[in-house]
Amino acid sequence: MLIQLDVQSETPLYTQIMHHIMEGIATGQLKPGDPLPSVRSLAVDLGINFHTVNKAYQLLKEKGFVQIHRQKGVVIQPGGMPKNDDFYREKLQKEIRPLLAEALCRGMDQEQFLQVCQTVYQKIHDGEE
Amino acid sequence: MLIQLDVQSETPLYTQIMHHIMEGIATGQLKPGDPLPSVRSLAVDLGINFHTVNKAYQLLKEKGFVQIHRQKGVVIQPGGMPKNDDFYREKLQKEIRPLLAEALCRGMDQEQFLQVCQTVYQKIHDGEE
Amino acid sequence: MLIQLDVQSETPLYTQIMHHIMEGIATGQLKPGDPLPSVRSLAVDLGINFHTVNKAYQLLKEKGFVQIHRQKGVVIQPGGMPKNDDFYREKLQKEIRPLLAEALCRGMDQEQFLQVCQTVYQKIHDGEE
Amino acid sequence: MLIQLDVQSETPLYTQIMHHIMEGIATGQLKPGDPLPSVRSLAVDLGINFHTVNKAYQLLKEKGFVQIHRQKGVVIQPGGMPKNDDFYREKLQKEIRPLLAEALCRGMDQEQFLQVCQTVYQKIHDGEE
DNA sequence: GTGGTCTAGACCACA
DNA sequence: GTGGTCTAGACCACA
Repeated sequence: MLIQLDVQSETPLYTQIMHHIMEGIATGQLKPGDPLPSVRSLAVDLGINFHTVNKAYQLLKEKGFVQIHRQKGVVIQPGGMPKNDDFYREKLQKEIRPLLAEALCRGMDQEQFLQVCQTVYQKIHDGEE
Repeated sequence: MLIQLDVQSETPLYTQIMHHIMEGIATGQLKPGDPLPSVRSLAVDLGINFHTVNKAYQLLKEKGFVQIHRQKGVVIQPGGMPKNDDFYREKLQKEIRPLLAEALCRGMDQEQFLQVCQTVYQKIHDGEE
Repeated sequence: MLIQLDVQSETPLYTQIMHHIMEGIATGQLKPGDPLPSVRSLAVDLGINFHTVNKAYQLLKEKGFVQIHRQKGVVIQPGGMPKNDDFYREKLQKEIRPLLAEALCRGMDQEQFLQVCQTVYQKIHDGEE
Repeated sequence: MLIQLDVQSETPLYTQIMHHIMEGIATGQLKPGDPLPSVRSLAVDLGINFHTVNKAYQLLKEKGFVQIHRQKGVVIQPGGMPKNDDFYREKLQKEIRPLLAEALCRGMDQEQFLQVCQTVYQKIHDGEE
């Protein structure tokens, strides 16, 4: 698991960290029970403040993707990932909606948008930046 | 064109306004050359400050979706919307990527994700909230 | 003398009119004593409000480029154009300064900037848009 | 970097700030990666509102002359200034054109105009007001 | 401490 | 009546 941060980006650093870890889970690089680096060691590796890493881990915990143990550290949720329930799907739709709307404004049709999604799927699976 | 704002949302008000107008363009409710309400009148209608509406309009102008004329007001870009070029597609991919990654973490497969996109497409076209 | 207005432009319409008339004088198309169209007829030709044309003419008068007579209408200053004095040169320098500064930022050198000025000189003389 | 504002001027304050910073870049006083004062501290120094400074910085960002980082503040574009491309040169010509036209009306010839440009060049490099 | 968001309100230029 | 400029000030997110 190599985490690349883009300090230029509008996306907060802790969000970028979350995204990277979720991709690791999505691709199976990170499996249930796998340990994550400690807040401090990851902070050093990334050259950022440990509070920032901590925030990323706390949010992953809130979402149910990791467990945080005082002594043992942080591990990928061992028993079942959070579900893909109605509440989540509702949220996902709200996030996709403005992206799709802009694509349509720019002359994409539904088919082309789905193809972009498939391209992204490939990139995630190939671990391509 | 009815614009619904969610003051609770994390999404800035000006972004919400942008999204609504882009949906209007996407669905054809707003056509090239159509006038938008003046910054001040829309602000009154929405019960917000005119600077907030102005920021939304300025961003739409930067993106190329509207033209702003000092006296005549704001109109939907009359001559050709911004293109769906490589640069844009790159940006779109970066936006879709974390959404898809989380969906995969939660056990969705690619097919289900595409179905969510199609559902969103329907909602946009039906003008459903 | 054909006047082309760009309603999209940030430049006020009356300023654009002034610029066109000054170009006419610069190229000799408009000579001292030549009549300009009446405020109202020019406004009709350009499809704009006559107050806008009037403002352009008033400013040209203030600068000394035209004379306005109640009955006879507006004519290009018959007796000697305004001078190119220290006061004017000071103002010109202030206007050129930010243009040159930006050009330098973008990697132009002095020589290239002067060449752009010469290109513009050609365009004015060729009456090219 | 000393910034002098002219509150009397027609030129908006934020434009004046932009101009000063671009001159700083042009003369090499401000180099890629150099930090600029924070919006709030510069506002205090200049005795103006921080929104005005912020607008100047935002415009410089849009033009590609600076980068804005939410926490670290604002720095001169570290990797390569915006290019002096055809699009820019077109814009520059449009800006020079009315200045040159008026100069010609006032009896300057091309040579004299170029000399004024050279004088301005000297003033920029000497940091003269 | 940094920039971002939003409000409230004054005054101005343009047409 | 339209957008543009500028002020003053509150509260927030990020690090």
